[in-house]
Parts: sequence; C-alpha cells; structure tokens
Amino acid sequence: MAAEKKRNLSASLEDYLEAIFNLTAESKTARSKDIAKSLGVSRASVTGALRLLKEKKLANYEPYGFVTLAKSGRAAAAEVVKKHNILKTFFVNVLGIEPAIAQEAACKAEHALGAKVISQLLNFIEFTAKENKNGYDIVGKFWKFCGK
Amino acid sequence: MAAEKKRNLSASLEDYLEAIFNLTAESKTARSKDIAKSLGVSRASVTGALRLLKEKKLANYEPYGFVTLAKSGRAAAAEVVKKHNILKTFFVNVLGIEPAIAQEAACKAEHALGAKVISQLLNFIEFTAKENKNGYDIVGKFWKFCGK
DNA sequence: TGACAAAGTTAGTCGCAACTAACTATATTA
DNA sequence: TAATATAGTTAGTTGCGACTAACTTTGTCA
Repeated sequence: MAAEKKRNLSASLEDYLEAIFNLTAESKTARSKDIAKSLGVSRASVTGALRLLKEKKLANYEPYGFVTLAKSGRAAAAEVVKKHNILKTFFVNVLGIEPAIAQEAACKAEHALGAKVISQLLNFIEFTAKENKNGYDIVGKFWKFCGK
Repeated sequence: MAAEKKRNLSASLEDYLEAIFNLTAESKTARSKDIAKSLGVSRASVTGALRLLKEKKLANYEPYGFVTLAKSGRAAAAEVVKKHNILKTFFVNVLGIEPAIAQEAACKAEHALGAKVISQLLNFIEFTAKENKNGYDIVGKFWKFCGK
C-alpha cells in the first residue's frame, strides 16, 4: 500500500489551498490581499488561515512574507483543483449546464465527493468522447432528449 | 413568478429535516433519540436543532412532545430526500459506484448541488433508460469501458 | 403507587471560520 | 528621506454546531 496521507482538511482550508495554487499559477506570487479577494473574505481571515496551513505544514509562510505551498500542500491543492475541473467539465460538457452555474456547483461539490466518484466521472467523460469518435454521440442525443 | 421560498438552510439543519422525514415515514413518530442515532449526534444536539427548526417554522415541536414536520419543513425535507435519491441512483446505476460509498457521497453532495444539476442528473438517468430500451446500453458499455 | 430506567432538556464549553476596528510593517513617491 | 498609502496582523466578537455533565420529565412495572 502506498503512503496515503488523507489529511482531514476542512472545506474552508481546501478553498485557501486552491486559491493559493491558482494565484501562484497565474502570477507566481500569492498575495494575501488577492487570496482575500478571490475567496470573498477579509484579509484578517486570510492571515488566520495561513497560520493554520503553516501549522499543518501545507504552506510556507512568515508574517509579512511570501506565501508558497509546501510539497504536501501543493499535492492537496492539486487534488482539489483536479476535482474541480473534472466536475465542471462533466457539468458543462455532459449535462449541458451553463458554465457560471457549473463553476459554482463544482466549487461546492469538490469538497463533498470522494476519489471514487470523481474518477468515475472522469471515466465517463472519456467514455462519451470515445463513443462519439465511434459515431455514437451520447451527449448530443442527451441534449436533444432534454430539449423536449 | 411562483412563490419561491428558497430558505437558506444549513447543511446541518437539512440533515435534521431529512432524518425526521425518513423516521416519520418508517415508524410514524420521530423520537429525539432516534434522530440522534440516525445522525450520529448527541441527544442534546437534537434538542438544539429542533428548537431552531421550530423557530424557522419548519417543525412542530414542544419540549418533551412529539416532533412533526410543518408544511414548509416537509417540502424542504422532501427536496433534500429527492436530491439524495437522484444522486445515489446516478452514482450506483450509471457510474457503478458501490452502494455504501454512493450513499455517503450522496449525503454530502445533496447539500452542495443546486436544482439545475440535480434535474439534469435525473434527465440523464431517464435518458440512459430510454436508450437502453431502444437497444443501446450506455451503462453496460461504460462499465465495460471501465473494465479495462 | 412509588421507584427506577429511559428519554429529553439545560447549562456550559469547545473549535472553527468568519467579521470589524485598530494597529504595525512595507512600499512608493514627492 | 520623510510622509503617506497599501498590505498585513492582532485583538476581540459573533454565530454555528457539536460536545459532556447534570438535571427534569415521562413511562413502566413490581
């Protein structure tokens, strides 16, 4: 059995990790102010969260300093981002949900669904693509089905 | 526009409503002790939740008395139960998730997903049934696809 | 019917995650 | 380089949702 850590992270802390991950990808530095803005939260709340993430060895953080993700934090964040993307893709590309609604739903569901469900959703997305290549457009038929 | 109430119920209170709804359906009376047991929570926590539900006019409750759902509470509970059932059905019957895992995932996701996503999931379940009747077994093919 | 068990409530505590207000550190620029 | 704006922190508060321990009410049965 591999070393599965399975930290028990709250939805809130997962959101912070995700925000730091995304901001870092975009602009190379995650400023506290931007984390606050992207999560719709006060700067004080961000400070508190960063302290918790530091305690849990998920983020490297010193007061008034830069924020980066530690190795385990990056892994946890990547996991959440992956869940988010799979969910959103499934909602939009299969179910035909409008992107803004899908985005919001993915944000919430990403904390609720475990690895098995997520991996099956990914499988399903790939399955519909394969079927489509083989001439059977499941999604197209489904959307037509919904049209009435 | 119809009278959309859209009460903002916490996940926790939705769980209580759901438990009361299910217990009532099973045994006709929802005892505090049973609510506690079914949610894995202390009896004191149930008392607190019942007071909140009463304040919000969702449950009829007097200390040491019976608990029943008020009209709006029953509607809210039915909504949650419906989400739960659609999710679980989708997970088990389409994605092929083991029932116990699907049950747990549905419990969490039912609070996270909105009406649009849920109704599309239901549509999708119905769509696969229709396709199957027409000789195209999407689910069967998907499971085979997953098998490799 | 009175004692006892079971069910329910109350009071008080805890942890989490947010907030505001006020303070401190850092960065900018005149 | 000193004034000031911006970013970040600290301290203190709030609300929620759980808990335990101790108490009260209800129901049972000898």
